[in-house]
Amino acid sequence: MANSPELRERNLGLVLTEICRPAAPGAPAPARSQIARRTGLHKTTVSQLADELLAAGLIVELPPLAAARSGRPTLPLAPNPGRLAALGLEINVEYLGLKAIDLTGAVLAERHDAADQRGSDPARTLARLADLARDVVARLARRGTPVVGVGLALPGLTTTAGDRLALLNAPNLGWRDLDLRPFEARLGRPLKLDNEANFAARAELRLAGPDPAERSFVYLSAEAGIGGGLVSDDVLTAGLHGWAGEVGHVMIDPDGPVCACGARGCLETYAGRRAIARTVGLPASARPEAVLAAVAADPAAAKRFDDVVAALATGLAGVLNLLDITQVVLGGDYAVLAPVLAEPLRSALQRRTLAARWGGAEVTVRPARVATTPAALGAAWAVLDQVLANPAAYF
Amino acid sequence: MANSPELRERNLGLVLTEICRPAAPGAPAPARSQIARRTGLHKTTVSQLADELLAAGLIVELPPLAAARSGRPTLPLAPNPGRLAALGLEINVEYLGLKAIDLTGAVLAERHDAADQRGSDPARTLARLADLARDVVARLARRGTPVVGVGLALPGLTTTAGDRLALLNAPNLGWRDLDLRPFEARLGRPLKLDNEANFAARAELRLAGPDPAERSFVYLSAEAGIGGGLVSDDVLTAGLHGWAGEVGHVMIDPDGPVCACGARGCLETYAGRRAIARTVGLPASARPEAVLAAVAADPAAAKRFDDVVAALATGLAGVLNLLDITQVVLGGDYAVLAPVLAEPLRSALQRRTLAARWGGAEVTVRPARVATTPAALGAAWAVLDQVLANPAAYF
DNA sequence: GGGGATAAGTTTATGACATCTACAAATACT
DNA sequence: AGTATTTGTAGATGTCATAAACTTATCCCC
Repeated sequence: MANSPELRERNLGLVLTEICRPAAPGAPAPARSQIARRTGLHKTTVSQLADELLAAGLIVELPPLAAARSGRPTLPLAPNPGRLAALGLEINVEYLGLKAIDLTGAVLAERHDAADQRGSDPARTLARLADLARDVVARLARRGTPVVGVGLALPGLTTTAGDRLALLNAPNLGWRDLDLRPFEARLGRPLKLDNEANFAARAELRLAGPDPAERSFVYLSAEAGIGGGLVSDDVLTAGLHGWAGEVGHVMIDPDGPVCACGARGCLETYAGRRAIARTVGLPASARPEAVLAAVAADPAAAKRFDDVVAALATGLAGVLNLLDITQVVLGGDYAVLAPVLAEPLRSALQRRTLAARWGGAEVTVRPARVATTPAALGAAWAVLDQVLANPAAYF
Repeated sequence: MANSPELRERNLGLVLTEICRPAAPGAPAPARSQIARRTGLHKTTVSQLADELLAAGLIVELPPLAAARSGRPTLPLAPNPGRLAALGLEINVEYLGLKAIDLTGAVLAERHDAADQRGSDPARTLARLADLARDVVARLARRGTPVVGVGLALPGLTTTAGDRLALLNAPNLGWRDLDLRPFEARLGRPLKLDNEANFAARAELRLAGPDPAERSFVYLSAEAGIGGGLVSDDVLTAGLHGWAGEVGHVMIDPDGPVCACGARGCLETYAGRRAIARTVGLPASARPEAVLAAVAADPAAAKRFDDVVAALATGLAGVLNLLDITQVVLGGDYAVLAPVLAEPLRSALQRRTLAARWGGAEVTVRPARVATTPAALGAAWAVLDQVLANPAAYF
């Protein structure tokens, strides 16, 4: 942002972002004048930029809205549906997921391919995923919707340092050291890579309201392990290698059981899927729905489930205090368990959080708004965020 | 950064920041051409901006440097010493501190007023501090150096939400709900307010090298309690209320002793000043220097000190993993204990950190570079950062 | 039903800004 | 001494957001 073209790029992005922002329920699509007020840009500038976006087909002008007040009625602007799309892919322990969205956020295509990927052959799985992706890309192309980029969510540690694009380690898949440049080449489109929880957190952030407390949260994604994404004031914390948010290996008890990571008493050994099932008195392979049913029906199971809540509260209290955040979003298995998990966890955290004790803040614990393949959705949004940041690159 | 004047403001700040950046040892002050290369701005742009800064007296042109290579010799640019200053104030449990610095980073004035502030009368202490400050401001004014702003570091939770400027709670001082607007008015200059550890972390960040791993760290400040500042990729994490970094209340053991905060097993109850002294076998009021001597001399004390290291390692491993950071900076009492603390803590963290295990990263634990009143220094830098961000406001 | 009042959006002109091109200055190398 | 090389400056240029004036389209009220 040092010279005029970059200033233009930035402002063009600002205007498009404003047009693509999810409207508050009941609110009409924004018009030029409103965008000018919200961005601080002059209305002339907004008009110019909007003209450019209209000419490029990225946005459309809607029919004038019956004016509520006096004055000339507004011409609402909205993203052009189907003008371009982004593809989000997700490899999870139990399924392959795909979501394609356009700038309106509408889901243009969706795939959910249930299959246990534990110990699977990476080459086979990636080939299967590439087939799914190519099929969707071809369908969208026939409808005139180009796919401008692909995001891939993986349940493990990834790296994009230097010119690398690789999965380093996904213990729950049994995958290691997997170069993803060939996969990117096969798709023929730029590939964005990140952890499953980080992408899912992005998808949630997209739906968060304007309140700062709502735009800061810890996203928890429990499947085989516990993943996490940290969002602080609209920004996803990445860390040095992009591995921030690994809540699963916060220490709960120094004398606890040994974790797969080598340490003792990790949160994962108390509140991971298998641990929860065992604690409640079900076989370790029990699904979260079964756990929910047991806890809801059986008082003894409910009592044992308290230990899980306590462990989560212990781990999360530290996280919330450390980052001065007051919201926890439950994803993955935790979303399923939310009916029996959210409220007890909230009240425990309310007691243990410094911001609540000293600042009167309210702790919120809620299930994720995105229910299916959230990481795929977030991966697609990560691609579209690039479009929003520099629309002219996609004219 | 939406229009031309703001672009100018930004670029002017970029150039001044580059000129005020602490040079690598042995490196000469940067010339216009080098600034152009580093900022990406055109050399004519840099010349124009430098002229403005020269005219305003914020920078000076040094005598030409004997050229090492062929070509015209460079005219190094440097911040103008004494052109303006910022004042940093620190109220700590055991002393009042003051540091005044100019854009070169030179300390123009320094005060250290040892006095136990526990249970002191806030009004008296603030009056004393204001006297110190006014004396220094007057002295600097006589030398022609205006003080453009004041930063105040407090050992507790502060708030600047809305138009407030207040200390909410400083348990170790016994202070609560203290409005600082009157203090600001008495100084007659804008007051920046923050936690002691956050400001101290800023001072350390200022001295960090260019390596990203060096510019991300957890700053620990142990006095009566344990404060902390989180710096992730050059950015100090604030959190919703600005209270992020409270490492002292990370849970170490769910069955541990009850902490003053109400929870059980907080890090503070294992690695706070009193806890350390007691663990080592000294009276709870023992100073860290005495602890260091005991641990260095007495093998039994050293053995017991291992428990402190273990507690810190447990708490910090979670922090480092959560934020994907590999550096810990020891401040306050911990800086004193560094000779017996840094290495054992480092090796424990090296074993427990995911980035080290999976990514081959090296964990660093080192004492703070700033020894005396680090928070006062950081508070002063926080003020000067505003000058660097918008120099024209101080012409 | 006609004349403000009001707000949205456009047209034309303006001024600020970074950059580009060309050039002058000052040194090292041969 | 001459040439290459790098720094820094001067004047011209094109881009960009903005300002002022104007048009368009509604509501409100008499």
